[in-house]
Amino acid sequence: MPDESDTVPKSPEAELIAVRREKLARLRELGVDPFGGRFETDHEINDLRVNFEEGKKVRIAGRITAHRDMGKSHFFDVSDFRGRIQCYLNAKALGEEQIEIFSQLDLGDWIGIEGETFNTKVGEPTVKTEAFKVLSKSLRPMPDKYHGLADKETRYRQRYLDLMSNEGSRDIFLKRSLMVNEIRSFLQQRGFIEVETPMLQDVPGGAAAQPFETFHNALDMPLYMRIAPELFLKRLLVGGMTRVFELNRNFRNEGISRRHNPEFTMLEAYWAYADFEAMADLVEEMVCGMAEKFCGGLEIEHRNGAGEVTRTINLKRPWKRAPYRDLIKGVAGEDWFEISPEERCGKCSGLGVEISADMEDYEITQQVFEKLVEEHTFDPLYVTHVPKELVPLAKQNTADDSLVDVYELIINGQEISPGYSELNDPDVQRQRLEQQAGGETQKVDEEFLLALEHGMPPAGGIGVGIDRLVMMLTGAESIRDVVLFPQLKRSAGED
RNA sequence: GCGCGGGUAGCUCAGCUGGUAGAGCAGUUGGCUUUUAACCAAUUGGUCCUGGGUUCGAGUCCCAGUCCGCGUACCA
Repeated sequence: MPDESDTVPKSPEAELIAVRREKLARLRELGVDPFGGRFETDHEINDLRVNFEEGKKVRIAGRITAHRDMGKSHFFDVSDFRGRIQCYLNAKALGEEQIEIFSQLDLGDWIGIEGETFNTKVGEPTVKTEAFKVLSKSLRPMPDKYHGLADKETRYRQRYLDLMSNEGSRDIFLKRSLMVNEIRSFLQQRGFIEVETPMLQDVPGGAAAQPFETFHNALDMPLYMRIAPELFLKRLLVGGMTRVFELNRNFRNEGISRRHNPEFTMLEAYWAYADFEAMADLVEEMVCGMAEKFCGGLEIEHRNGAGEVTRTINLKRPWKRAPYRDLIKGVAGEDWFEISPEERCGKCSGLGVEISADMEDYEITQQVFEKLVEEHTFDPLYVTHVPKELVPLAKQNTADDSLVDVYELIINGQEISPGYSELNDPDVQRQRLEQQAGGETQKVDEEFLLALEHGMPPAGGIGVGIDRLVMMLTGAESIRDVVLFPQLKRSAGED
């Protein structure tokens, strides 16, 4: 093997890597496997630190994330996803050979420690190392030990670097996992069963977004990634699953933004014999339970990078419920629905709402709603009595058939959850879908309509955007901060 | 898609009206037996995103591209 160090001019990064590779080779010379193997631990790092007792024999493992070398004494931090603990190592106690091995270790290396717990002079819970095992050598340097990793692009592309160096990021993803567990157990306790329905669909339905298209070779047919599971979950209502939910990914081939990732996580739940108001109560109870469990109460503070509170969301119950038309009148004038469509168009510029020429009348009103109500609503608001054009899969209101029996829950300036009294009349459903499909390219899902003809019980249904819910509860400003691997453009150098 | 802002050492960041690149951390060497952003001393380290242009001279100015961010559009 040629000696690269003499022939190839090295980049500074390559030099850092070369130093670590030399240590890797040295470990092997010393008879140590730098990539370890089984190591039995009896304590989780964070548990050990939180429930700390002195004088206990423990076996722990983690990544070395700090090293304070005092000559004969070493202090170093061992960390994992949930926490860190300080370890102490005394050169004399360990012996020369072990110190030689230890000195081949760097920040970022994984290590197993066997030792005894004690408190230092300043009261830091610490494990006194009696023996250690190299578990994995890291060949590349870690991000800055104090500032962590700040570069957004690297944080998203190499999330592991973000997770190993930024506590705030670890906290969000740990909470997200616990929150999803909480949602599942909340629903399961209430008799809902979790199912999985197709993500590859012949007719992408249940929403009006652009789907991703793919192709099945053996069947020789195009398939679509689902944009919503709704039409399959309703087939299960027909089949007799009277309380059912699915919590998984949807895919929409639309723009990417602070609030949109092409694949995102959605909860959909259907409850036979209930209606949209029962579903609103259910969501309210679920979200408040999560806030109390994970956010320390019903007041959620969002902070900026400097730690200043930028927004406080008050989830105190009962959440406000208001009809769509009343909200519009509140921002656009009491006469909004009396004046002509042309006058409504004219009024928009005065309200600072941009509209385009090809918008239908109801779309103009919807635009007013989104810009003047939705984006300014941070505390929970259930918007009810929505125009039927916006929601083709919900039951019409018995008193006014231009409206549907739905809510749209707004929190944090975004739609977090819609809830319907589900439309179960197959003839009306066909009519509503065909009207809708008129201007759109969407196909009507005949298999779904066939299922409805077999009888779907009346039911309440909800969708909850999990990413947005986690954003609201953790104060994350971007969906990319709550999705582990957000979609990014291929970077230069990749194929 | 469009508009605005950004890309400087492995990481976090400075770099003035254009004058030839700087700190802290990490690394390396030495010192230190209770430190914790350990400390002290010394030291290595640069395709200033890429490609053109203007200029005696470009990290800095101009143009194009690229990736990231924010806004906007699309997303019943």
